[in-house]
Amino acid sequence: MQVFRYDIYHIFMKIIPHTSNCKTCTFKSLLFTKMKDEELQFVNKDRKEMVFDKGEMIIEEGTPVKEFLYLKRGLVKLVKKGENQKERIICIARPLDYVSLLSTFSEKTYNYSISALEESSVCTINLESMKEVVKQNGAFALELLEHITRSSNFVIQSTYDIDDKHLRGRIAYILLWFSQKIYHKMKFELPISRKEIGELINMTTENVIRILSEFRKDRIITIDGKTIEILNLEMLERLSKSG
Amino acid sequence: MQVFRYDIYHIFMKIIPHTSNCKTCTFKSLLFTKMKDEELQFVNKDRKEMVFDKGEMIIEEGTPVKEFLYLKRGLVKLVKKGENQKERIICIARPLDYVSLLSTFSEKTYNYSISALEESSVCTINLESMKEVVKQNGAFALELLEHITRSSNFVIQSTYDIDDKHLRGRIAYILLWFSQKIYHKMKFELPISRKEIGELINMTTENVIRILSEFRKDRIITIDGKTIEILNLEMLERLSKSG
DNA sequence: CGCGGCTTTGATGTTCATCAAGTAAAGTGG
DNA sequence: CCACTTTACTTGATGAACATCAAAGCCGCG
Repeated sequence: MQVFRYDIYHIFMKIIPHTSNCKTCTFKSLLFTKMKDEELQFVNKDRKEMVFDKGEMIIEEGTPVKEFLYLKRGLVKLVKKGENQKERIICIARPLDYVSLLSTFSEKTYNYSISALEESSVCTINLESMKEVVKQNGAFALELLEHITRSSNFVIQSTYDIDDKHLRGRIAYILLWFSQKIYHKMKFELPISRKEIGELINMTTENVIRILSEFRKDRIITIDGKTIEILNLEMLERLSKSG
Repeated sequence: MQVFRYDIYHIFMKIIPHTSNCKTCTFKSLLFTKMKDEELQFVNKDRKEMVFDKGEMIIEEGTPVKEFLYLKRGLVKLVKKGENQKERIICIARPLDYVSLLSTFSEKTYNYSISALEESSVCTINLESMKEVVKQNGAFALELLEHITRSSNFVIQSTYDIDDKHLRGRIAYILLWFSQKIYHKMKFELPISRKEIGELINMTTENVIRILSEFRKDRIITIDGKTIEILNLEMLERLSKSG
């Protein structure tokens, strides 16, 4: 497949030409079940598909919201700057998690950044086109409403859950989350650094490392760089619950 | 105006009979600008308006979502039980803040409780009727989308903001919030107890009291029971920002 | 090869929760 | 309406959890 280079937001992104369209996209059946064929063609007109390398920034906080964006393939993080400029990771999302919509319909500018944690494919649709379809197709609008509120609830819920736990519980929680929700394996490679884990579950880098080491010493997990294997699942679950 | 008594969710609520309707409601112009007259009449058919006294529970966490609900008059708190049964106040809402929608479109049961902090009027509309209107009227759906994402963003944003601050900063933040966003006065009566303030900004009751006392000693505020007056606004703003 | 960022461990200090104990206020039942 | 109970409020003392600081090894990258 041909790959073009394009300069947007001061970084280079690869834009895939329109060899495909929304109608034949595997995502149609998942995200856009309620969208009619002519509407799919309509939004497909100005659709762009882009591939981002691991580490590349997809959206930068503060830039204007001009497009409706969704993740087609890969893994991304949503990052927000606090008042003190300290970064906080709001969530880590796979395709279908749909969290990129939080700003889309109510804000003029993105209130978070999005970065690729793996090579990721992103589709963008002109926001005004999308709004047109929402206006025309209420069934689709209702579906969108459900998706968005579900994402918001997840973010809110997990933020409160994590804040209630002690450091050990937070590490246990996030290891279980990666294992069960992202990789579906007992052995997996962490897609983020220790520092980023801290930004995700609100603790210092040093304490992330310290407690991972503790877990290793207690034979709850093994650590090899970014590769983690869970040895004692029950213990980890108990730690995650007990706070 | 006549008042009937009705038993729903095991508590007594006062239901106001249909002397009014959505078409003449002052809220139409604010919330439902995109709704057509016949749609307003449609949702008005099974609409219920209820008045809750201060302290009464409007919605209990875990009960099924059967209605679309909005606050017409008053002040409410949204409360969520943590995994350890400790309560957390998600937010405090006036009419138009619209937060009761977070569960509405994606969850089978409410994942938070709603209680009245003042005497409050609440309108409920059959949820299925509401979904019908969303399906028929995309412009209205888009408006709803905007409202809901705005509320979610507010909850997420303020949660992160508060967590980043030290205790002094949290108290400063919440006093400013009540003063500027709720009462628009320098002197106001707190609608919640010290314990609830703690549940709202994530600190213990003792420390809420301690820091309020500190602020009093430093002549930043005066305290008379639940009545607070802000004496040194700049100092409070500096404390809120500095963490 | 050296620089910066990531990782790791230890020592130190501070913030905050917890415990305790007492007063005031508000609701409850006879 | 008053005794009674409960809930809210308040202050101080103590200790634990966690952030911060410091120092050193590691790795990738220009």
